[in-house]
Amino acid sequence: MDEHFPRKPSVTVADVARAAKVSKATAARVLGGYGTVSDSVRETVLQAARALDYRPNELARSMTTGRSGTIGVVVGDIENPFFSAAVRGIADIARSAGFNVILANSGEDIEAEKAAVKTLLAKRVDGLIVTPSRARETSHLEDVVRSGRPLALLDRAIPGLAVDTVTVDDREAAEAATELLVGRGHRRIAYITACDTPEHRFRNIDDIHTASVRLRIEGFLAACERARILDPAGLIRLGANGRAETRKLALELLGSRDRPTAILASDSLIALEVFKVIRELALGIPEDVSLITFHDADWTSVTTPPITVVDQPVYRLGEAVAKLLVARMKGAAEEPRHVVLPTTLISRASVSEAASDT
Amino acid sequence: MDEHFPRKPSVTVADVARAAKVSKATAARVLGGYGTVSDSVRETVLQAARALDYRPNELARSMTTGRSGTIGVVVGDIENPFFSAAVRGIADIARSAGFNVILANSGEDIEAEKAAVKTLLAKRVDGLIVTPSRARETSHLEDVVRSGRPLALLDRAIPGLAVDTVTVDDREAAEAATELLVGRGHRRIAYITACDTPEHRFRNIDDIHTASVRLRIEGFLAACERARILDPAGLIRLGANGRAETRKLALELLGSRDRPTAILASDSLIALEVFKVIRELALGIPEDVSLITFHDADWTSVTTPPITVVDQPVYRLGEAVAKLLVARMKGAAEEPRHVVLPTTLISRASVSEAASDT
DNA sequence: TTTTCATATGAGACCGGTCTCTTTTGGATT
DNA sequence: AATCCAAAAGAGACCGGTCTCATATGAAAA
Repeated sequence: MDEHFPRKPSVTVADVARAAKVSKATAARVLGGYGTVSDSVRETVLQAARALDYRPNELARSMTTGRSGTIGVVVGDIENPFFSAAVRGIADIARSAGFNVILANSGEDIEAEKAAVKTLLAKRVDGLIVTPSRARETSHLEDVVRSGRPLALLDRAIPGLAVDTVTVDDREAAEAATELLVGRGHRRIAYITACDTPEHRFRNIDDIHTASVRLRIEGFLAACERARILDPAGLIRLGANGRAETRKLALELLGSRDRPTAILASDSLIALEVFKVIRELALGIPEDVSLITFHDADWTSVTTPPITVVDQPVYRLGEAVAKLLVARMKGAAEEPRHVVLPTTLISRASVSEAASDT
Repeated sequence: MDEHFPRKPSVTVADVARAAKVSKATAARVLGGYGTVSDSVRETVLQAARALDYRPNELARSMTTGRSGTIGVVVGDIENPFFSAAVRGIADIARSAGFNVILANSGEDIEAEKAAVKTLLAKRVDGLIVTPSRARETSHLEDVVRSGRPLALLDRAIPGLAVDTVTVDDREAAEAATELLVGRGHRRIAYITACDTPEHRFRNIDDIHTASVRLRIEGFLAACERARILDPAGLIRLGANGRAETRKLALELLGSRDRPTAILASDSLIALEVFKVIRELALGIPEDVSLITFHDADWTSVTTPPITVVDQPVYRLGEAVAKLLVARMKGAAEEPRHVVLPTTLISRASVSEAASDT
């Protein structure tokens, strides 16, 4: 039934050696580009290799050398332009440093993340970049550290874990964005974010286990409290994972009697859905609802009105984390670093004075 | 200086065997999940493995079994939402079939593509999915076929190459889009596409070596000619690789005295740039310029006006190609298939009657 | 009790490279 | 011509699994 017909046996160094009438060791030296060989022999071997169409088996090489020349990357969702830009940054740096990238999607699911890390480790990647979906369940990441393989975290720090990390200044960014809204007189500000608490209701900041999400909420709350806004937490909405969920949340939020006058979206996918719902309800931006989103996705400047955003240097985030990892793989032994890249608030036209009828 | 301190030696089957006081072969049988072992011994071995924190070395396993459990994917640009959606489709299917994905970016550069294919082959991926950037330079792909490794092409067919392929009906799609414009009275229609001819000028259809690009241009020209439009090829613009280049082309095109009354963009990234330029020049869509783009990127429905698009089933494209590949890897021996997925023209509001002053 | 045969275990080759250690080679030195 | 030594080549172990083949075990059959 399921018979796998045998692969045509590939040409090995031994074959080449035989053809070139030299020892396996010598052929290996030429083909592997190490040790010392005379020019004449080198030429003979290369010729034989070409004639036989020899292709090195990177697997075998990896097994003896211990390094595989690959770095594993585990992200939440490649379809999210945030991650695809970051991955591009990682891939570019990786390539120029001579590494390949194995990509795995966790779908923000902790079990999938654990499985991915496990197989990546089994594949003996030389280093690992992870966007941890939970800051609490970190046993698999601690395993990585214990195994001695370099690990770097992207976009989300984990307090107890001493590894290289690159994030943005989430707290400050959220604070600044919120302050902008507060400054324009808004007092009913909603914050919509993807997250994973069992019940999608925001109860307590300690229920939030994703570092970036938590920091942003803290920033949001801090700014609100400074403005003496009552119960700002009441307008925090978790669970905007995927279009449908986001849509539902937005409809609910905007359909209510005392709907918020401003919305802060935690990524461009969420913002897009919110934007659509606002339109659908025949509300105006910014007259009826002001909107700010994290991540300056390419389309945010072409909508009417263009959207005010918290610009995260996404590509550079990927570059930075890859650079840290590469340095670590080369044997850098200093203390793990936590790089925090700054965000910029780009003011466009989606924010206006809050209607004064409150 | 650059001393790589030795990896802490990992726990092997032999170590586990010793600890469990059984032979290496028996331990391997338990750990590898093959052959036949008694329950009592199995338990002993598993316990020992747990105690030692044994982790299988997938590399070693791959070397003897010949399969690595990975599929290699070479795409033009992960940052392009077209590809990231397709990759997501691939990754999902791959995962559910038990495969990992190694991702490589070619940047639409044929040399990078060749290099990527080569290293992927060296890493002994079990199968390969490629978005070939040139339909003419295919030596590296023929190599793959010759090596006996399953190969599947995504989005772009290669005439002479008998391998599984998944594309959309590019020709018909371009024709339909063009006809829509023609039907509204447009006679100066520009087609902007990313491509790679040495001089970015369109001379002859035979200079176009990327299958999808070529088919679309053929469709475009066919529709134009049927409408007896003079020199439609004169408004074809190649070389829209990257924002800057696209912007330049768009500015040039729209700044000219007899600017086109309609533009057809070959992907959403190009369309976005064109959209921005149109705005910048204070022109109106669709009063001054009508716009249609390939790929229903998520933002195309939220601009003002929303954009008429050729909707390609991108995620399903990825799914389909991955499915074909998986089937092939399982040993399917039938003739290679070329699956053509249908596109849909989604009419929104970016197309209107051509100004009659022509 | 002896034979039989499936099941369980062990010994060791093998995959395709790298790498250490030994032996050979040949030009420079005396 | 004899000596020396670095460069070049060879022999074979090794990485960590899988897998074949031989052997041991034990319950059922004769």
